Amino acid sequence: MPCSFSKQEQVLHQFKGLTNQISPKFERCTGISASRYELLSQLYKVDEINQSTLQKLVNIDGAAITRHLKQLEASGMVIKRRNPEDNRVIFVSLTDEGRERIIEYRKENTGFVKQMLHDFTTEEVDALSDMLQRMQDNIVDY
Amino acid sequence: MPCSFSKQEQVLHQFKGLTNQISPKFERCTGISASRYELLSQLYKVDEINQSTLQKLVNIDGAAITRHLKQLEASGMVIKRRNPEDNRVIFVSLTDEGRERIIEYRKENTGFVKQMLHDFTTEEVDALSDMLQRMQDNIVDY
DNA sequence: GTATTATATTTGACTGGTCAATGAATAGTG
DNA sequence: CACTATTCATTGACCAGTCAAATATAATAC
Repeated sequence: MPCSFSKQEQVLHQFKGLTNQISPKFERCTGISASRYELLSQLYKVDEINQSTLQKLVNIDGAAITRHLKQLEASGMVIKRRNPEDNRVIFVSLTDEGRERIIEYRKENTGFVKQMLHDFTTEEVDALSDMLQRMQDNIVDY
Repeated sequence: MPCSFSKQEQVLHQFKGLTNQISPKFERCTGISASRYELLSQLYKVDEINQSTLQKLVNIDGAAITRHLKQLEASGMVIKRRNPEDNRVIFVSLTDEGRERIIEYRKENTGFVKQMLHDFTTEEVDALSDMLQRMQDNIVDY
């Protein structure tokens, strides 16, 4: 075995492999992409939110947000309006329709996640969540 | 708290956020994309390998493999040749140049991974690897 | 009050993944 | 032997992310 992966490298490999698998499966199962689901989910929790803080919450590039919202608006699930006090910022909120649809999506989502973690104890889920957070912190400003 | 994320859902969220961050950072640090690195890394371990088994090893779509290899071939790091006994399959191998370059990349890679997991004990890395594998198994045929 | 700087969003170019359709070669079956 | 299946690789269309540049508005500093 001239040049095998270290265990650490292997983790990275598994990581990549897993996320590549998750995205399309999630979408097939739930009928919505994981990113869109997150956007809607965040919007569900609040009344109205400006786009940049929404972006920070879901942790993807602003350009992607713009495009997602455009689609979601076209499909009648969200509305955007400018902040009258600061015309740079855009307020985003769910429509009633969006608010109903997200509930359906949530059911599918829960099913998917449960399946993925079905043999995990709550301690394991906690530990996993903790480790993911630490990894994130470790590379945040690299 | 009308509709908060469950812990399980949160894991999925963290997961997605983390991989989105990893890819560009990995590439900035190492000078090569994670997928290309993996391809080269797998090729390093063997003498020659056919494309489809390489694809299974790195766990990404065949179409993506075709395109990566095209690039890697153009940059002189790999060679392809048809299997004379079965003209459908393509054998891939590293060039001498590729074999040298991967060694450099490996150094950068190791640094990156070490940083990402710098506060993890070996037990934690093992546990993480184990959990990732289980998640993968849980959704493999969904 | 104008000039500069900073912030929010958008747009365009690029990369990398998916799926579905195609082409080419082999394998299997009557 | 011909006909159908399969298999491997490629291609095209699409989606989702990145970065960098452009735009528009607001805030700050002379």
